[in-house]
Amino acid sequence: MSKSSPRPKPSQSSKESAPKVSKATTSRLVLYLRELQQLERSGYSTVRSISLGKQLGINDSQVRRDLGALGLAGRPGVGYSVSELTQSIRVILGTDRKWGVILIGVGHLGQALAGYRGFAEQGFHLLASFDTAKEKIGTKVMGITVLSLEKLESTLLKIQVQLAIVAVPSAEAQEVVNRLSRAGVEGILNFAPVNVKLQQGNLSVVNVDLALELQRLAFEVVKKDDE
Amino acid sequence: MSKSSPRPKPSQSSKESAPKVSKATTSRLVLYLRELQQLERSGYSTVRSISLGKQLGINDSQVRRDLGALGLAGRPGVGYSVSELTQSIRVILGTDRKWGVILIGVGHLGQALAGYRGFAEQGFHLLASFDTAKEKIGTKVMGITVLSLEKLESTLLKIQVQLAIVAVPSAEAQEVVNRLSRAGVEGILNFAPVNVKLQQGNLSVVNVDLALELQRLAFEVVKKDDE
DNA sequence: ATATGTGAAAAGTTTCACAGCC
DNA sequence: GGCTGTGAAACTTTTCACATAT
Repeated sequence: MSKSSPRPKPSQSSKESAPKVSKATTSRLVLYLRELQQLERSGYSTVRSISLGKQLGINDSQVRRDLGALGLAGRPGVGYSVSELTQSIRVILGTDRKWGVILIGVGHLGQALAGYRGFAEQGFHLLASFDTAKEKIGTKVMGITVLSLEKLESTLLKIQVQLAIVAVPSAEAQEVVNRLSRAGVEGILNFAPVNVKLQQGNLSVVNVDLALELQRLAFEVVKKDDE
Repeated sequence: MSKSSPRPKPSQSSKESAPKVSKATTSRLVLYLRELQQLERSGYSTVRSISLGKQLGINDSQVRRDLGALGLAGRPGVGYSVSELTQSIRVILGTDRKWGVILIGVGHLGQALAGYRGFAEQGFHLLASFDTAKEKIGTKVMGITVLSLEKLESTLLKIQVQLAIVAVPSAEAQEVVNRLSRAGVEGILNFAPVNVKLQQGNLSVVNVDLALELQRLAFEVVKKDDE
């Protein structure tokens, strides 16, 4: 119940910090943060589990369990401190620090991602971009010079990068992921609509398949239609 | 066990077709389809639950349960017909038909989405695009003339549209969604990083928040780091 | 008075293990 | 032999309901 920095609860592992957050809670964590940042901007200083939940379509008990699992406490009769929650979740997610990001594939989607304001707002900084198309190499896209993909490994030796955004054609995605993996990149946000295989274990991948999301939407509509 | 078109199982509802597929199964449905389409292109005619599952990181029993819940049967000792499965899942998802789609917001992201090949490949056809910026109105983006957002309602009376892609700034998203809802659009793929509220019930929304995905990735990396 | 934190129950999901079919 | 279909067990997640804190 201490008010200071959030601690991972009593803890039972030998190593430091192992909060062991469930998958279900993890999937909601970023949603809480987005809502809390919105509340903070709107000037709220506290929030109750029931209103935070209502905003996200989550049961109030669920919200309290999730926050409890993260070691975040509220005050009975009052609610949770918005700023405390926001800061703590950012620490847990790792978005309190700055992340170096590179972009592979500067097609239409890649260019849009290079200019996406939301990334920088959350601490993600685009440090370099790569493509194989000769006519793009050397040009500036969103203020960043496009490098030849051949320079990938040598560039990664020079700059501090943890994450890569992959926006290349499906056929090239696996090879690009392999090279990023070997070069020591720790996380990949993959926009290529394929299931990339991971050789070793020290690499995380999050997939975003835009056509898949539109298919999910179509299915929702179809389900509603034959209610 | 019939070989013909897949049927929603015995069925207990009064109305036609109500397969009642679980949320968990639903979330995997599009992944099965993507993998099956890949297998089809590679020339496979049958697939076993264990290999389909391995490709997607899913237990083989899970795969059989999912397909069973959809009314899709395999052949013991052989496996599932790739083409039958592909076609049946497309029918279930509703992506066997053509969908009319409009785009609201022709910024960098909107332009990239307008030109995204994967949409048309799955039956989604962009019929019109809208923006409020005077300098964009009347220009062609990916072969489609950008219309004034004021023309939204009048245009929707003329063309057959079920889905809308919303790629406008956060501050404008709610108002755009309200207008789309009133105009009778059935589904919205929302790229604005806000939780839009739905007034009535006959509208589905799927959210894609790109910064959120990058935060999820950062969290995965952080979790691995303190293993 | 109001909202948290949490045991306990309920609901949902995954995995095991094996009978039955090809 | 090999693979599906599925009861039953194991596990996870959600919800209820209320004691406890401010």
